Amino acid sequence: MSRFYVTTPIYYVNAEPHLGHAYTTIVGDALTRWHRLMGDDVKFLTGTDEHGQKIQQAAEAAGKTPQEFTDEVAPKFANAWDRLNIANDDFIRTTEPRHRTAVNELLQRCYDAGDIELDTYSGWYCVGCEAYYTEDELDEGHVCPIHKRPVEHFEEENYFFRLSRFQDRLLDWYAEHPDAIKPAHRANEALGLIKSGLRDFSVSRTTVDWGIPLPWDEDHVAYVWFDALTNYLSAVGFGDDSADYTDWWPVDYHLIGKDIIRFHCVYWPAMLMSAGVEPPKGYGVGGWLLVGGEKMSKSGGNAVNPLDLVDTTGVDGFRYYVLAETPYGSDGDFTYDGLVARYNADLANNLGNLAARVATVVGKKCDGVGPAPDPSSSLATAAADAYANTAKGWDDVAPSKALDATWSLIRATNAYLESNEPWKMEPGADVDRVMGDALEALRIVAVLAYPAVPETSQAIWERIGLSGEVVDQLLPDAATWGGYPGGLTVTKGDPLFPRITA
RNA sequence: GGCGCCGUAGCUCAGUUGGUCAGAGCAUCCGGCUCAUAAUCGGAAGGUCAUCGGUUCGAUCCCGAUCGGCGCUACCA
Repeated sequence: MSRFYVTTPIYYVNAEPHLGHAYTTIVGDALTRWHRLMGDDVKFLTGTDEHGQKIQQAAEAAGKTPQEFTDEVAPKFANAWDRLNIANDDFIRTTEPRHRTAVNELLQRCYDAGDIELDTYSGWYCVGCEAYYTEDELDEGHVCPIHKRPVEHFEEENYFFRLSRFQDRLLDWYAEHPDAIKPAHRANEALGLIKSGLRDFSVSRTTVDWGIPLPWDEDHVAYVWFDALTNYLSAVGFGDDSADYTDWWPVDYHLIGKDIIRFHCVYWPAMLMSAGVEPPKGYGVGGWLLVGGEKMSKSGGNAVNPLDLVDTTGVDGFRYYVLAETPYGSDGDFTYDGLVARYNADLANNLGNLAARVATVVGKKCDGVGPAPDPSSSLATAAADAYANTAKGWDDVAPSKALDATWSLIRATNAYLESNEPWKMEPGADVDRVMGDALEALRIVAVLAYPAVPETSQAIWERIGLSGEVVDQLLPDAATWGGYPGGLTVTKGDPLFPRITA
């Protein structure tokens, strides 16, 4: 049994969970569910980023301490993931003691390695961005181009991480691991960043209190890089003498958005190299889910609350849509019409209706008892192809391809029924053979579709009379033709995905 | 300015060493079926594979240019 460790970014708690957060988190959940079916020992981590000036200020504005403030917001993320049926194994918060332990350890190692040094930084600082700008990056009158508010001139002593020393080591590492970043075209972007030259970056602040003090200089608080990124190590016991973080490290995939490639694919591995820690094995870089063609933002007024949509399509309908609609790595455009169209076409018409028609015919022609499949059924090859391509899709961190492959078996089964017309046959061996095949296909579909639509898979599983849980199935055996035993009671039940007509 | 990407059926996109590569899904139209959530199955229509040149026996897939869309990055006075 191999281990498989996947992370999402930790989400900054200055905003409520929105569609963008949900997208990455659902991808991670589906990917890790697939690996559990493959028999891997899986750890899926998500969490919240809770330090920094913006949180401090938001807390003050709310008349709360930062800790009180984050204690109220962090559960909103955890609850949202519960609603979306996210099976994360851990939920890390950067305000936890275990995280402070790991940050201290990582900082100290880099400091001891001589890669963190004191220097002076001066420039125009935007509180909203928590970042410095050069003169020419600002709008007229020293105004932040993003927040459209005046920036402040600061000069402070900061500790700097000597990223500039790591260019060759990073290039060498990526040369030896050409498939580390998926999809491939995103890897070119990361390499471009490295080749274009690396500047040292500031890792501490003296102007902020809400954070983790540097272990060798309490006047400084760790800035976001060493704080937030380190969560991936905190959750596996880095810096904890009673644990061995290498049980899980290096991580298999950091799932990230395309906007944070630099920090995850350049800063982070360099920090780890400095500390003598293996860089991540891989990264899955997703695009943005745009709304109306524009990046979703609170201020833009187009933020979509994923939980509102669940009421329309169900949890599985929403999960399926975000996974299937957009090729991973590309930007997607979220639209309500698109959501409904895909729900109706793939879930109501294809999958849901298939389950319904099979149950009805079994009821009418087989006395409601599911027959066993034909070992040499023509559907068996469709099932084998579906499994192979579904597996490849998940291996490539390409959910839309994986699901398309799974759905190919659903389409093949609908066609199979059409060409055999069991509803025209008299009860007997011929009907049993056809319906056994259909039930077997449905069983395999339930397993293969499980990462995307876990509740539906379990429902199908039970309706065709199988006991136990889909989550406990093991691939590839569970997708091998012939697993449906026959002799089980098949029940129809309510439509799995009622068609949306509005 | 530099580096890179993209522009293939109405829509979203596949096409991984140039020779059945002109495809899939959705949408449309026609037909079949009636077990099923007016679902499903089959068929058709639809593209000079952005434009113009070049290499080649032959290019969507190689090279150059142009138009259009985009990403990252660097900025001189």
